[in-house]
Amino acid sequence: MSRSDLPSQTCTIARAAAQVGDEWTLLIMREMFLGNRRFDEFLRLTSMSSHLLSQRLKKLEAQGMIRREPYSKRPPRHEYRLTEKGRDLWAVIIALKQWGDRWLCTEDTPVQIMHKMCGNVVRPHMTCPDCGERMEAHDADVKLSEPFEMERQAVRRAP
Amino acid sequence: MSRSDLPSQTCTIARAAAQVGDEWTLLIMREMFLGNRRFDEFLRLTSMSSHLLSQRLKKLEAQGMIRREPYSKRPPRHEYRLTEKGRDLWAVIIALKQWGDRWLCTEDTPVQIMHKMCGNVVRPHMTCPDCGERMEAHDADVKLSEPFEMERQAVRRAP
DNA sequence: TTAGTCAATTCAAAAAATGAAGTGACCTCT
DNA sequence: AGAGGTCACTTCATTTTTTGAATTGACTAA
Repeated sequence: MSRSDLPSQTCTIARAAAQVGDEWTLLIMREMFLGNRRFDEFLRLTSMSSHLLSQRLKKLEAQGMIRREPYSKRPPRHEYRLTEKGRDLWAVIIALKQWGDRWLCTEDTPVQIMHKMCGNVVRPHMTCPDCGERMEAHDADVKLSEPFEMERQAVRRAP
Repeated sequence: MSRSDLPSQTCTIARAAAQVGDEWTLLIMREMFLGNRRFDEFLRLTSMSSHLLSQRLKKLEAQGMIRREPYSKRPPRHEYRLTEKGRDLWAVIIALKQWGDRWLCTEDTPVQIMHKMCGNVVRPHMTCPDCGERMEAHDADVKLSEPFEMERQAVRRAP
């Protein structure tokens, strides 16, 4: 299977990985959450090639993660803004940041998150919405839906 | 900048993206969290090429995300297990799954998460550890550390 | 003895990323 | 009016990575 087949998988992690699971897309989303909106800002702050940036922005727009908004008619200029779908990726970026801060950071964490509501600098984490307790890998059991289970067993069983 | 320079960036999101920000690594981690441990299981369940799988497992091992453990002496066989660093990536995978379930899923979610402690099927989310409220993009302000801010302003300012 | 399992490695072709240079519509400055 | 600059790209040649098929080698089971 090649990367181009990922979007048609049943698994939503595979589909999500196909949309945002690459280094440069994650860096663009980081800059979006830091409030940047313009081509040249992304270019400067991520140091990626303009070719690649152009491609990734097109892809993100086609996926409905961002939209182009004109901010000047003459000269024609526009900027990129997050859609709701794009904004909703925040949890992923923050989870990645917490993990990076814990396992890959030697000094002070370069970006701090402040919770507007309570005013504190915080490290958000995953919790169970029912009982409110923190959740990590060992707190969870997983159950596959029946069609998904069948599909997984069938892979490569064919002659 | 090329991908190989990402690990030396100050930003922990860039570093994290360099370690786990690619499609195939995310799929391998998915299978690990589903309890799979062996080369041929990964091969079958992710449908990736054995060449790529081999490379990615080496990379993950070098990064300390997984370790090889022998489970049979004759014939010599081993399996891959998550280290603490690898297990800690759970929040990232789950955040990605929730996002995929919300934005890319047409039918029932293929994988359900059950919280062992309370016994309920849940959709974990990000919360503020101080006040316990759910956190999303609009609930947060970010602050860059001074060295990081300086570094960002300096990029491409040189002659 | 033959077939099969497991965990890979090798190789050639195809696809993607990189980096430098170029484009075109517009602007400001003198 | 002309020179130089900005913004948002595109083009192109080179390098790197991915893909898919075939092969390897140590072993086991029938």
